[in-house]
Amino acid sequence: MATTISDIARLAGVSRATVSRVINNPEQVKEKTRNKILRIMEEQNYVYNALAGGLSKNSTRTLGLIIPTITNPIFAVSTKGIQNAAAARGYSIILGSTEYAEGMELNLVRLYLEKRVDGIVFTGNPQDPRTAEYLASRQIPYIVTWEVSQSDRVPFVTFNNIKAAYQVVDYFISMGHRRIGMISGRFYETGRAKKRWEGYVEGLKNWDVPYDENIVIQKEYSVASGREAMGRLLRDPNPPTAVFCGNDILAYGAIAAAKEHKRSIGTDLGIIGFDDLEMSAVMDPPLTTVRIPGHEMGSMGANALIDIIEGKTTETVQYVLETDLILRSSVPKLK
Amino acid sequence: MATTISDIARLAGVSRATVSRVINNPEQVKEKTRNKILRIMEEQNYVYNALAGGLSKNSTRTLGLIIPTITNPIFAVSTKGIQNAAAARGYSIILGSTEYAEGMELNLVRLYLEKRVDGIVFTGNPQDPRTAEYLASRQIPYIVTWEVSQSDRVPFVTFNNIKAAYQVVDYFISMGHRRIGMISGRFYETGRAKKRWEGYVEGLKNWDVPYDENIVIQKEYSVASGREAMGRLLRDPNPPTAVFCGNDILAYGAIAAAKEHKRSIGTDLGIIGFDDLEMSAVMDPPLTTVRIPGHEMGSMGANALIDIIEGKTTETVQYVLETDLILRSSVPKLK
DNA sequence: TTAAATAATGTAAACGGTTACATTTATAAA
DNA sequence: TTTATAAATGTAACCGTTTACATTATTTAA
Repeated sequence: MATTISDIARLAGVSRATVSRVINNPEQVKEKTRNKILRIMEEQNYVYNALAGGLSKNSTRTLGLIIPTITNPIFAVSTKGIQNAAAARGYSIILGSTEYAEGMELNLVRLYLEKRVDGIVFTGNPQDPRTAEYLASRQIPYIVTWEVSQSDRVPFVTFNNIKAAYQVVDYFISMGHRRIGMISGRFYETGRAKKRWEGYVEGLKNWDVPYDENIVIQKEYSVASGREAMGRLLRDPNPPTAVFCGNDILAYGAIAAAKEHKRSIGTDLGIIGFDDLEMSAVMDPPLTTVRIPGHEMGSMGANALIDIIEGKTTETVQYVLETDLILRSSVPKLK
Repeated sequence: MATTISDIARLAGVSRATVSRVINNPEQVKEKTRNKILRIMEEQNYVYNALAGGLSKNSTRTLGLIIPTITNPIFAVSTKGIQNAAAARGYSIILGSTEYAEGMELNLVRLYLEKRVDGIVFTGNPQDPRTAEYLASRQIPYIVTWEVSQSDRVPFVTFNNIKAAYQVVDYFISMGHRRIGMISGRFYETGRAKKRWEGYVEGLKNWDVPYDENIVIQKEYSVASGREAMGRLLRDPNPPTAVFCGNDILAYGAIAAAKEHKRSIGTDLGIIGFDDLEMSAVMDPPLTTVRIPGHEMGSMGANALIDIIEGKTTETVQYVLETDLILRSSVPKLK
């Protein structure tokens, strides 16, 4: 039915090897022969079979990518970075999301191994201990992004979550705030959430501000959660004057809740987010937030991984990129 | 190196066929034998080779998905619908985005065919005429979502873009607006943008409101574009009192611009978006917008496609789902 | 018991490429 | 010319599965 390399070979009066060569190493075959074969492939609507090719070459030039959820636009930007870098080097990517569901991570890794991807890009460390075990017993290059990897055998490219959070607290303090709450992502869902919280705790400690668990709330990353959490904070007998949100999505919800409570963000209440999504600049008020190098992180990660796959390097990369606190108008100066 | 079915067979003292059966039709092999094989597979860390499997089965249980950009969260929701439905039927998906770049669509289709996906889900009709031609000459099931397909041989699942836009205009009129502008997506980038514009035009005509090209602007879908476009509209000598935005992202930018111009949305200026993203409800003011059935569209599309792949149907599905105009507070009543 | 029917397993070709090695053809040097 | 060398092509085994068909083992019925 579908034309194969053999059909083309027969039609062109050459061997399969020659056809294979025009596909993989065109310069090895005489121009005249090559053109003839190319023409016939065209005429026959030949489509290369990557399954067969991958099987015999033992390589698919494909990267597997695992993200938490496709729904949060911040992962779109690092994915784009990965996509671009991979494409530039002739690799394509398979994208899968765990949606924070138990077992999905392992499923995806299994799937990727079965499909014989050449390498895997993780968003954060593998969360499920079974995943780590599985990876260890099989043999596949992978890299973690968004976090420092747990083992120093595993390469990573990240930014400093702790430091970024620390700087947020610093900034709040510098603006005169002492009662600083936090709406965090769930620790068990992502290691990053915990790191940001650690940075927050450290920041407080550094300024001798007592940690008060009543004004730190763990919630899933969603607008609704942010709104709910902020509602609760504002009903506290001693409500915070400043709130650090674990990501911009939570911050959007927090902003909405604050308005419902007739609080005026940027004049009597401060909010800072994390990620710097496209929309954050047009929030009302424009949201002060931490800008992270998503695109760069993705492309550096993909390149490093491909280097490993192609044997171009033996060292384990450990990149830590810089973040920026983008000052806008959501934090008032208290006197 | 890697263990194969042959290794397992040898170790278990059975033939490859038997091992293959425990993978594909476990009930066909005697329990005792099966357990032994399963145990050995476990011990040897056996990983199924989907390339080899796909090659001989001539099926990969994989769907290729083409979206415009991963950056717009609205495509995340339909993708999720597709993902879920596919997973439920044992299919996995490969996701690729064109980023509206010339030639990417055809590239993706080529890639998917080479990888032997069982079917392709398009977001909108193939934009590039070469894609259509390519698809026609090869032989692969596909479905279009988000739009009515161009040929009645190709199945689609969509909502009525024209009607939804028409209703937006209707609503503006009912609120007393007569000067209604539009910030549209680019026609050449997506057919949907044009449809929405058509609905807008039709709506105006229906109420005998003259069409004024000075207050319709085509822009790429981005916050920055929305802002820019709205700025321009408001500088018009006879600015609109109501603006229909081709999607919510544009609307966010438009809201920001309106505020910069000291216009009060919901009291002296009306804005309506399209998509109903998660953030739209927490905009200030909450954005009136068209809710589209993204998730449902995705899952219905995937299911219909899989039905075709598995030969469970011969008819060409043509689903048109309903949209809802979600009334919030971004449109004032004019007297 | 034995024959017939059924269940379990094995055999071997096929899927569509790649590639080490061998052979043929063309080109350059003597 | 002849020979040495390089370029172009061919041969055939291999990659890891599946599956139609054949064979053997087990169960059931007579």
